[in-house]
Amino acid sequence: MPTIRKAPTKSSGPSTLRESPAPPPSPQTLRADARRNRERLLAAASEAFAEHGATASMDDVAKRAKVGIGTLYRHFPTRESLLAATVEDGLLVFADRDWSRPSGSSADALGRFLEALAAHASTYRGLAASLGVVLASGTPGCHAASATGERLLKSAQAEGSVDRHADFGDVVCMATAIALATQQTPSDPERAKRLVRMFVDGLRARAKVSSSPASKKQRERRRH
Amino acid sequence: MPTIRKAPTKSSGPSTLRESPAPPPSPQTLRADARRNRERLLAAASEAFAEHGATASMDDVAKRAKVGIGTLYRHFPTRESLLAATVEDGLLVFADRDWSRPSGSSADALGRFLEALAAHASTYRGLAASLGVVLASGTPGCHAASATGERLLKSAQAEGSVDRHADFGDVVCMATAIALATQQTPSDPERAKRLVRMFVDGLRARAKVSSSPASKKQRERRRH
DNA sequence: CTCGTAAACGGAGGCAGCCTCCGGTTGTAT
DNA sequence: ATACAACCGGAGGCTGCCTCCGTTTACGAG
Repeated sequence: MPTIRKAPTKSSGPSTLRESPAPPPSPQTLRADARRNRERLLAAASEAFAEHGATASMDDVAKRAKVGIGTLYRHFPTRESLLAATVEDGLLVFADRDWSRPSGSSADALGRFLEALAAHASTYRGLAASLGVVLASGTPGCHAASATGERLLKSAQAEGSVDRHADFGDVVCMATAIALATQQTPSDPERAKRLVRMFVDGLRARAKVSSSPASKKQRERRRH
Repeated sequence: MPTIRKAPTKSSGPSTLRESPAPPPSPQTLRADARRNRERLLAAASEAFAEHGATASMDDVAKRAKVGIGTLYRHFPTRESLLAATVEDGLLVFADRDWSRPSGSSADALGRFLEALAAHASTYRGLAASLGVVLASGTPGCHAASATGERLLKSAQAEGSVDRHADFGDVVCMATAIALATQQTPSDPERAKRLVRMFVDGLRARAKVSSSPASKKQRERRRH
């Protein structure tokens, strides 16, 4: 039932131009009942997403949590924010893992990270499609994971084992791309690994090339 | 009452068990009015997809074509079939293009093909997400494009400039994935090209490695 | 030209999901 | 005990999907 979902289209009628779309839901200073409901919602969401993929019905999530739909939207104004909160814990342990190995280059570590990230993006069917938005949602877990990845990339580049022109955005792109691609054709579960390895090999190959004087066109591509 | 999903269940009394869900709409033996409507639908769809992306409302398409919604669904039972028909022509010219160059290896040709395919998958915003389904829809254009790609890959592999373990599925996966990922973060329009290039470099690198005796771990990754 | 028939049309209607809004409820500080 | 801000909950309005079936129309035979 691959019903494609639509963007949240703000129609018109600017009754009250909300300049702050919403005060950030909250940290930990919630009233007791609110915190309780938040927990239930997260648990319910986790269940629903696991069962129906990232497009599970919001109403269903609220129902599972035995909570009004209004409550859900107050805690998590968008589907993405709910997704982000759901994977937050996973991201945190993810960021804290030690990716280096006694033997092996930094490029290898980056490869392992990339592979794990792609796997992580497949936690729920359809998660990958939102991973970009999720990672940009600015939760501690997202920051931590990004920081870790960036560190790995930088160090591999410093070591010279990875192309200096790649930026972390490319890596994230690639991870989500691979996750996306493989979950579209789940026939071959090895494909993800194969693709990751090819990508990392590509990074390596360019690392060698980039020290030759031939490539000068690519210098100006530095921004972000 | 958690009746969540309703299948399209024939209500009751299975008078005629439809084994073929629907006879394939038709080739060119349509009644005059039918053919006319088909054309209008395609034009309308093209417009709507261009404007709203691949998730444009079906009702809107019908309305633009000045045709009942029922007519739309008779001609194109699913959104994907409509998408496929919409890009059909493009795929045909795509398949017929000459990808080789006087100078340059077959791997280069494959790279150009891949890049173009990724670009093609971005014809409409959101097209890439369905490209897998679309390519599997079996229209002449899809067959032609697949055949062309497969030929390029095979010949690059025969020439030894590309890893023999990659299959065409990998290539399609990567093209759609790159298109998908990059259109999620359209900040850097150069990213798609960079990623494609890295991927092709990866294919090349493995081509070299695969003949050395050092890699034994990669041997068993032979299937399909 | 006239019919008869199958092919094609079209849109009402039922359903699901999204999200807002606001009257009612409840935790908590004093 | 009281007050009030924070929070709850779900009805309701809206959009989009897709089926079903009565009506219209093309077109081949006579």
